[in-house]
Amino acid sequence: MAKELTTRVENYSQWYNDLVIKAELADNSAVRGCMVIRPNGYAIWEKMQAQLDKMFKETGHVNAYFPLFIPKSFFSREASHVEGFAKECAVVTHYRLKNSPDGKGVVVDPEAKLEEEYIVRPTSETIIWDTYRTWIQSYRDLPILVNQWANVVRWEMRTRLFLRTAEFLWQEGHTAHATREEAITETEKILDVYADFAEKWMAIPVLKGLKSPNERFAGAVETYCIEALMQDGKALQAGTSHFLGQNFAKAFDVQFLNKENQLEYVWATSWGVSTRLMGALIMSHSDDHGLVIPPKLAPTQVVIVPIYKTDDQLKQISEKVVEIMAALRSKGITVKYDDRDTFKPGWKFNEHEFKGIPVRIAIGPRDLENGTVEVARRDTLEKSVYQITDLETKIEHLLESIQQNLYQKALAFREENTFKADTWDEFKRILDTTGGFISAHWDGTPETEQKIKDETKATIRVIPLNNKQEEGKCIYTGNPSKQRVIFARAY
RNA sequence: CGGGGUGUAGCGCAGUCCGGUUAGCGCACCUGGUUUGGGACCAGGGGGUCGAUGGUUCGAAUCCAUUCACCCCGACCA
Repeated sequence: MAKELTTRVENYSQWYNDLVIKAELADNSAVRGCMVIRPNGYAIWEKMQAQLDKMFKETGHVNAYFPLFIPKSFFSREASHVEGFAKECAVVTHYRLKNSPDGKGVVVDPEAKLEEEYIVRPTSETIIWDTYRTWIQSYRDLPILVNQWANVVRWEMRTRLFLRTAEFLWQEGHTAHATREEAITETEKILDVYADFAEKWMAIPVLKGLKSPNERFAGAVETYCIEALMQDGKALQAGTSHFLGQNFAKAFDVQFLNKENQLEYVWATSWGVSTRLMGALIMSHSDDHGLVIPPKLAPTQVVIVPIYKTDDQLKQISEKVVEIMAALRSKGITVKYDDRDTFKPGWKFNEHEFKGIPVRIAIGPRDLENGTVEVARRDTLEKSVYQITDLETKIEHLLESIQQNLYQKALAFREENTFKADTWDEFKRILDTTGGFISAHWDGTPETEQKIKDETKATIRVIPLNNKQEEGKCIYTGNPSKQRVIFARAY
């Protein structure tokens, strides 16, 4: 399998598309805008899921499952919510097919029209809050801390594998609280979980903060987010956590009796990350040689390639490899032995490099004599010879150091590509040259943000938490501003 | 949804303008042999309703119409 990969400088977006397909992470499907996630890609998603799920459970959440379909009328209950999603909803109108009168295939049976149409969930707030009404009577029923792993559908006009697909996989947390403070605390707690996951597991540094009103979730009082910077200088929203206030409780009449025996509306949050994280992972670390996957999320962390001329040599090497694998596994390292006889070592090297396996061990007759192996790390492409003694500890440390290095590299990149702009010319020049995050003053009005977007395609990605307050002048209008916010062009 | 581009073997392409034997090439695939520490070599071989549908024609990958998918740019959106 010859893998020709467009280079990043040549065409970043083509590089990404090529990589996703050639590394067999995902394919386009027969359904417009929907992808097939292939085993290589799904294995990474499963590792993300497992870790996130663990973190949700550790913070007191439980999993549940709500229906794929939502009665259409539910949607109109919360005004800004319907406004945000109406334009991208798939609608189910019938429940039956019948043989076509002309004998060719099947047609929708007009007799089987639904009384009330269903929409395919673009997110589940409405169906969940309709359900919560029946779960909640008293403050003793609170909080409810539920998460669901699900697919959702948003009928996007322009799609890209993982980054924006019509159907995607995600988790959505939906919590209900007795007080505003508790709900806000929950929203922020989840934001920390997301940021932690992004940095420690995906090795992607993220900015934590608030969205501007323009970028806020439809139906939220406040949207918190983590925002990452990709190698082409564009920002990617990697996760959002919403403080929903009492908007959905009011729309779905969810009230509880407090300790003083008074009825109050419930306070809500919702939060999610999706398969879009796969896109973030790919674009953050990978290079012109193919995928680079941080060890903590790599389905296979170590691959062993034997180098031999004769069957006898292979046999001797394999005996050694069995020992090495057992030792590595004792440290919890996932390892594969690539002893396929149908490919040459050089071919395998390239293949595993392309697929992003963090560490490759090569072992041949020379190594058997010397008690060594050749170890290559994917992040730097460096090769070195290791004594086989205590190899599992050395590899364990190597994996940790790769994980660290990827994070440090991404962090350094972000720092090199975060700029302060104090004039409009400077602002535009940065966008047109390097891209990246731009820290600039903004007068705080949605109108100004919109105008900046119209002229430059840049939006406010995040208003950092605990943002430094400083007097300044809006980059666009020159009106007084109290703080800098982060602008960028975004995915 | 608007503008542009591309659909020919698993992948990448030529052939289309100017219709005419059996539709080619590279990689991949299969068989045999030699090989194996960074994508091996030689020989032989298999694989195509030319995106789909309809039309023009004695004859269509090629001309016409419709349609579908994908890519790029815009609009929309998170």
